[in-house]
Amino acid sequence: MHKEKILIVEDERKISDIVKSYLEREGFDVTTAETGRETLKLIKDRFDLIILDLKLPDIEGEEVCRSIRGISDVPIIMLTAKSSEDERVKGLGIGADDYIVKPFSPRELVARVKAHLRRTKKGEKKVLSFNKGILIIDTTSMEVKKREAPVSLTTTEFRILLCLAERPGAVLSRLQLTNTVQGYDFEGYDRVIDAHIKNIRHKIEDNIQKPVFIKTVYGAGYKFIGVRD
Amino acid sequence: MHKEKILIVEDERKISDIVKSYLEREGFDVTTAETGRETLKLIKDRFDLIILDLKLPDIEGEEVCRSIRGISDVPIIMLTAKSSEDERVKGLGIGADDYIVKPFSPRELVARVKAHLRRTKKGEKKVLSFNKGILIIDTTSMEVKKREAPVSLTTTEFRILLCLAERPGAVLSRLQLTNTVQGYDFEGYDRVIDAHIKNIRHKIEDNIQKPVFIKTVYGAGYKFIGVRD
DNA sequence: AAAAACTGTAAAGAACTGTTACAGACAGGA
DNA sequence: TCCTGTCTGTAACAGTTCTTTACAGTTTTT
Repeated sequence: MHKEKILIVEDERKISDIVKSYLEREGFDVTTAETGRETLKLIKDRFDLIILDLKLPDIEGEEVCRSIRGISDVPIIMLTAKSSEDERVKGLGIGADDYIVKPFSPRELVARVKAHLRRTKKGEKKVLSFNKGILIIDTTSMEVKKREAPVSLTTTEFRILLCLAERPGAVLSRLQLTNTVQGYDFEGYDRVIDAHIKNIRHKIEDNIQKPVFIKTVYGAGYKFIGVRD
Repeated sequence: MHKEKILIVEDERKISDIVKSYLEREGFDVTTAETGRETLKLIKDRFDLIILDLKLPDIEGEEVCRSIRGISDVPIIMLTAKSSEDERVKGLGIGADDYIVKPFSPRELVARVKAHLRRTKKGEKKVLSFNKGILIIDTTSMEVKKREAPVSLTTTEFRILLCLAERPGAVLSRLQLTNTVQGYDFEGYDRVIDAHIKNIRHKIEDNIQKPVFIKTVYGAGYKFIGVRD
């Protein structure tokens, strides 16, 4: 069975240690971060759920939450010392899925984590198949097949392809792609994506001149075209 | 736009009335039930979310929750007077997605409802359809269709059309349009917009002489005419 | 009818993309 | 440890597409 990956963002070691041990006892794969910056860099690792302290040493938790929401739908549970209604409602407003007020019981946190994962885990398909099985993307083994033949993509290439294929038809900008692929605060060159796209196309397209799967949207980015089966 | 359907199961009229009015104010389609039996009969109506009181006159709320879970994944928020940790954890354990302890603030309830709906609703595309589907603008794929036929617009053309179509009937000045399209500190020529409008008309209008969708407002700018469906 | 505002066109100019080549980073094996 | 091959990010170039400009001509308003 696949272990669910959970990220805990909390600057107080004491708290994150306790939470971590509780979650690990339940069989989760737990990573911890202490700062907002660290968090944003880790996002590319595709966690299944994030537990986020509202008060962080560098960036405000709300800011981090919004940033994550900009590029991902991962469930976020906020930890907050503030318990006034305004703060609580605000937390949900900025994109958190839930919050827990400190001091909280670890058991309750675990229960909430499970409740959220139960929901998201459902419709999640681990294998994406397009155009009557011509292109198959297996997210767990990170394998791609075209007409039954395995295609070897690098990690970066795989991430880009997956990011596009998860939303067939949707136009994704180069920035959105770098965010998902390299981490949020990547400062580099947009054109990196172009280079990777070229390589991916060489591997999955029949005719590079006329790409079928990854289309270029002039002035906007790229989009994946395909019919899920 | 499709109204989300919410079912409130609560035997105390006073409470359900308040919650109902708050939710309706937010544009939800609200139904109420007072007993467990009633609830189970209503489930087939496929609600988008259910608010369920733990204490009901006939069947226990937990029982109802389990029954619903047997046939549906609809998000369930439990209302409970019990606030001991055990009860709360139990609530989540039997399949509820969330719980709120009475007495609760209606604002918070609304916020939680929205948070849950946001999650299930994702993947929903933002599509503008006008005049009985004659003109369709899909914002995520950046595609426009006229009478089912795809129209290929450039990114700038798309932005201008979208900007106009988002506010049918509203007159937008050339300045407003350049701002949306090129950014705020654009110093250039207003006439750029004219050129783009011309190009867009060529692509989406049946008769360039008599544009139906984009009308010129002499001395002011342009407006989009269309009925949303 | 005069003035003001709008449209069409074509060409210059700007911006964007695909491609190639290369250097540094990294990982695995000898 | 050092070597090797692979991967990733950078840079530059050419070809393409789009945007802007300028101007001439048309339409609308007063």
